[in-house]
Amino acid sequence: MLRQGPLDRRLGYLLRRAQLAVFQDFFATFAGFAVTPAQYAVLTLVEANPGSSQAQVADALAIKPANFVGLVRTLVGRGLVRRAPVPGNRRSMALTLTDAGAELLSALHAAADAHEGRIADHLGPDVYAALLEPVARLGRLRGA
Amino acid sequence: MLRQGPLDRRLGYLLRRAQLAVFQDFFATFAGFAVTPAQYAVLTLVEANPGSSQAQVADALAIKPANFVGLVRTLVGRGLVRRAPVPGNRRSMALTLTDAGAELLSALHAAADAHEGRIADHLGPDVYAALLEPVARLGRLRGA
DNA sequence: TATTGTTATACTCTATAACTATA
DNA sequence: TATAGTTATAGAGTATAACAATA
Repeated sequence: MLRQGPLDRRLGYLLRRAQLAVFQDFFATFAGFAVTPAQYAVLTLVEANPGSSQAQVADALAIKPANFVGLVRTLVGRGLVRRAPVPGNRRSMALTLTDAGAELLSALHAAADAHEGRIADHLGPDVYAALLEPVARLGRLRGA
Repeated sequence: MLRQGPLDRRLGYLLRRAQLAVFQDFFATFAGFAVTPAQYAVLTLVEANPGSSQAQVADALAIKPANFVGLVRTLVGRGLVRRAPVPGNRRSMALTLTDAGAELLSALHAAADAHEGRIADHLGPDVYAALLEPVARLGRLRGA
């Protein structure tokens, strides 16, 4: 067991290790669904914002439009998401969930809740609850 | 501005966004040094554990030995780290900082402290201080 | 001119298999 | 047999440049 030195006071390092561990539990939880964290995020955002454009969803998730193309194509190919031209703006493609997509996502949300519950058990419910907001705030940090 | 739905209660998602933002500030801070987060972590661990083997350092950082080879080679090539055979075990390579490595790392620690200070300012010092331990605990979570 | 979506492409990170030399 | 380090390689994820269609 090596000493950590100042490394256990470096938030970026700790966040990287934390994200890796949490994603590992996510993968275990979602193994039966073959859905990645990115795909779950897209489905969730489309559900919350039906009819929003690819550019809007990609921007909200900080995914480059070029990289978003393949992601959407996969979800459309699996019959979970529908792409339709926006009336009045022939550049944009509006995204909505199909019935199959909405049904699957309902199961995914349940799995995600169980996943979050496991994390809350690990940290203690109070610590878990106190963690969400400041971590979300970190996401709004802008590099100097 | 799209609605987040349950996404703002998904710790894995929030951690990913947080890590991205914090690393962005790290890159801005360390731009003049051309040192990546991984390289900083290796240097810090070697400083805290001089003479430890490649396998020990790689394992402590959860880096696969195969991927650690290039990392060490870069640091040795820049004259920051020394690799020496371990007396009594001709398989292992012991890592230590060179004088140049120790000197550079001292400057890197100062830059990292400034980087952490900026994050503490962003969150408020109390929130920042309360964050380190639970995030470190998350890193010890094991996937189901 | 600017925006939306797209293709092509390159670069980094990470993962696995297979090898060597040592133990 | 198992361990330390290495090579080669494949797969993600992410970044930029350039383009067509549209605004």
